[in-house]
Amino acid sequence: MSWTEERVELLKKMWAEGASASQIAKELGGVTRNAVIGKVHRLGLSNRNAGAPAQGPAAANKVEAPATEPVSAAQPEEVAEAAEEKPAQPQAEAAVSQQPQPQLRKIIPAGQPLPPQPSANEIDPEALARVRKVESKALRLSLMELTERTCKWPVGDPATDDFWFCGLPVQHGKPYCEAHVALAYQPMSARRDRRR
DNA sequence: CCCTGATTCGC
DNA sequence: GCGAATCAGG
Repeated sequence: MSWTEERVELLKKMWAEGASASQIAKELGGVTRNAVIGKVHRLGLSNRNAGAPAQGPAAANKVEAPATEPVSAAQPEEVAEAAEEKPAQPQAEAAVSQQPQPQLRKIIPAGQPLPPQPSANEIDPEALARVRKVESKALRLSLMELTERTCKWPVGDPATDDFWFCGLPVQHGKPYCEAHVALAYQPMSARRDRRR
């Protein structure tokens, strides 16, 4: 394979849209992610910032480097990435500390469709309890961090900052981890006769 | 282990 | 110019 104009165009487009090198390589076919990265550098667009908003609303930052001096260092800045994580994230394998799940957070009305989570009266109490435990071990990945083998079960309200995906290893071939597969693929027999 | 981009360097 | 190998990091 060679870098025809078409392929370069697709590369540019995808890269600008925030796709990873491996994703682009897969899409193009016939090249590895290394090839893509190499090309990206040769094209001189390793700086993905200028061009398209990769993610989030705060993407109006231009990285214009004046030949003079970066004196104006105190710009509006991106206040965004202040969304740190709890001091010490309990290692997955470590002792499972039973955290009471501090669901007490600033609640912002959705104003948009909620993720496809089964309504409370549709899942059996036992499974619900199981999910609680799983959620405590979840990797809490962001949309961008999901891959073909990370559980894509959404938790929380996408309109708030308390939204994440499970992220645990998926069940072979399924989009969810073992626990969430159990929830997502309930046999009719199990769902039957669950009064509301 | 899964993944990411960055760099090097023989081709 | 190309990209595998390697590096550095999450």
